[in-house]
Amino acid sequence: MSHTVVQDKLPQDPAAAIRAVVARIPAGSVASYGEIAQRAGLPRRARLVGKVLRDTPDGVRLPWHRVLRSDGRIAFAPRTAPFREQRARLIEEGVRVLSGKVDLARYGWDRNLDAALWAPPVSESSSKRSRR
DNA sequence: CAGGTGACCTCTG
DNA sequence: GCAGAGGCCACCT
Repeated sequence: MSHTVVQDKLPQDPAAAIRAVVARIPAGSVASYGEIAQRAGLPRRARLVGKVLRDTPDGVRLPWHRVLRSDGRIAFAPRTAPFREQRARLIEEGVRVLSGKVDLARYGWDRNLDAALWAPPVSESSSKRSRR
């Protein structure tokens, strides 16, 4: 045994990076495939995200259900088993799913960050809401 | 090694 | 809102 250079592991496991990002999606929030790819340092590789999730065997705890298409729709075809499972999991987390679609403006991961930054004094300029 | 595939994305009409 | 078209890129046949 003297020929191997032992460079088995890739310096940047794309799959590992993707799974790491997916694992960080906060419960009750969602993110798009493209967003995951970007956060994993793999711009334009949204399809790879899909493949990684697909290849991820059952038993591996990973919040794959928090990953949606860029428009907030569940990637699976409606009425299929995986579609229903994803929808159920989301609803279980308090995420509203209407017609297989999630409101990204409300549940998006980015949105969460934004919300944190907004850190609003919560006061409506317009007295639309009759406070008090 | 060429062509097909896909848990995608974006732009047009 | 729906339908097409092109682009994208790692994998699989």
